[in-house]
Order: sequence, then structure tokens, then C-alpha cells
Amino acid sequence: MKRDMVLGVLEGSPEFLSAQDIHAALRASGQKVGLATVYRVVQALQESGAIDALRNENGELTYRSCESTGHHHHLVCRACGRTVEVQGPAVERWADSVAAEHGFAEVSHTVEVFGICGDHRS
Amino acid sequence: MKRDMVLGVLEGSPEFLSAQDIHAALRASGQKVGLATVYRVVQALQESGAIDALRNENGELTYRSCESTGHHHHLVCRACGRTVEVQGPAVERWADSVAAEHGFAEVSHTVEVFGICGDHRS
DNA sequence: CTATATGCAAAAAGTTTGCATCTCC
DNA sequence: GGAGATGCAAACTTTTTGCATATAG
Repeated sequence: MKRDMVLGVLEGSPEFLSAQDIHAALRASGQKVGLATVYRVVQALQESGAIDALRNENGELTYRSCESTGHHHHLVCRACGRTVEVQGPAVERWADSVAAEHGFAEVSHTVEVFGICGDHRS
Repeated sequence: MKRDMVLGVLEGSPEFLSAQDIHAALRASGQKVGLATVYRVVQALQESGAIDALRNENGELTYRSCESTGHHHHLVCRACGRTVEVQGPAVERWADSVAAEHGFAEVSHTVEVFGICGDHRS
């Protein structure tokens, strides 16, 4: 079962990894594994709730072992593309409460903040 | 210039639209426009800051005209797709303040909340 | 006339699927 | 031997690019 190899890679990294990253890591460590198998395994793991999936800015699906290390959002400069990672307990609470008000459960959310950073104000 | 046609479509919708949606809308309204042109136009518009881009859950890039009429966010049911429009003064304030802390100005933001609505909880 | 914009089709990039093979029970 | 896992290659989807043509100034 390649499942454990994939999990091993994910647990060994605090970052989100794309399926292709996982495949490359396994290949690099000498494992012979097909790309399709990696995709099938991560899908299975995601359905079983063992890992979290999310899409990165390149449109790649990325995965992380589930113990939610750091939830954060992005503050992006429209002028230079500089990105700052920000924490927002207030937003988390707001998202949960507004969802609850409407009877929604299992809430997740995405937040992106755009602006012009100090170095690029006219 | 197809630029204005694309902008017209985006300004006519409060929702985020994918390039393909825009293309379909233009075709539906009788315009002869190539898909590639739509992609090129939205990229140009995004670079010039006229529209916001965001990747949706399916990995499609979606766009919205920057001067959105009424500011609101969406609460989307993962099970049935039902969407509720919600207001969130708390998030607005949070976004502004977190951006200000990092020296960002002209702040805009996008927030999407996903959950399972009352009718679709297991 | 020259430069830009457009359309079409082919190419990239990421992901999924079909199918034959291999493995473990 | 059979069920499920795996690998390879082909299919698919979304987005980008090459190139020839059409349009604008």
C-alpha cells in the first residue's frame, strides 16, 4: 500500500504539498511510484478526512496532514504582489457565527485581502 | 476592443464569473468572441487593477468588477450549492485594520464561507 | 502602413480514467 | 484464483501561446 508512503511524506512536512511534490519526494527517496497512484491515494485520504486539501495560487491541489498547524490568510499587494500572512481570530469567529445563524455546519472559509503596500503608495 | 464587452458582462453581475462564463455570456448575447481573447482581456484587466481575480473551488479563475455594487459575502452550501448573501461589518473592520497594521492602503477583500446547510446535514 | 487586437488551433499544465498487470490473501 | 492496488498512457479540463488575419489609428 502506497498510502503509508504518501502519509509519511505529508507528515514529514509542515507545508502544503502538491500531488506532484509528493510524487517527486517519493521518487527522490527511491520509491517507484506512479503519479496516478499518488493522485488516487491523496483523494482517498482526503475523503477519509486524514488530510486537508486546498488549492494554491497556481491552481494546484495541495495537501497537508490534518492536525491544522497554522490557519492564516493572505494580504496581497496589488502593485508588487508582495504577500503577508496574517492571522484573524476575528474573521474565524465571524465566519462561524454567521454560518451558524443560517443553520450551516462544518464551516470553512477563504479570505483574501488586497491593498497597496507601503512601498507602492503613489 | 473586446475589453468593454468583457467589462460589461462583469459589471452586470455581482457574482464572480469564470473566463468561460464570460465567454458563454458574450456568445449568448450574440457577440462573436474567441475564448482566447476573453482570457487575454481578463488578464489585462486584472493587471490594470480594474477587476479582482480569485480561484474557485474547482480551480477555475473567476473575476469580478472592482466597483461591486453592494458589498456582501457568500455563504455556500457544499452539499446543495445553496447560497446565502451575508453582511459582515466585523470582517470589513478586521480587513481594514489588519491591512493598516502592515501599511497597506486601498484595501479590498474577498470572503467566501462554505458549510453544510440545515437541509443537508447528515 | 504599422501596430495592436482577435480568432483559431495546437500546446501546456494539472488531474483523472481505462485497462492490463501485479500483489497479497 | 480473486479483490483491490498499481503503473502506464491516453483522455480531459482549464489556460496559454503561435501564427496568420483583421482592425484601428
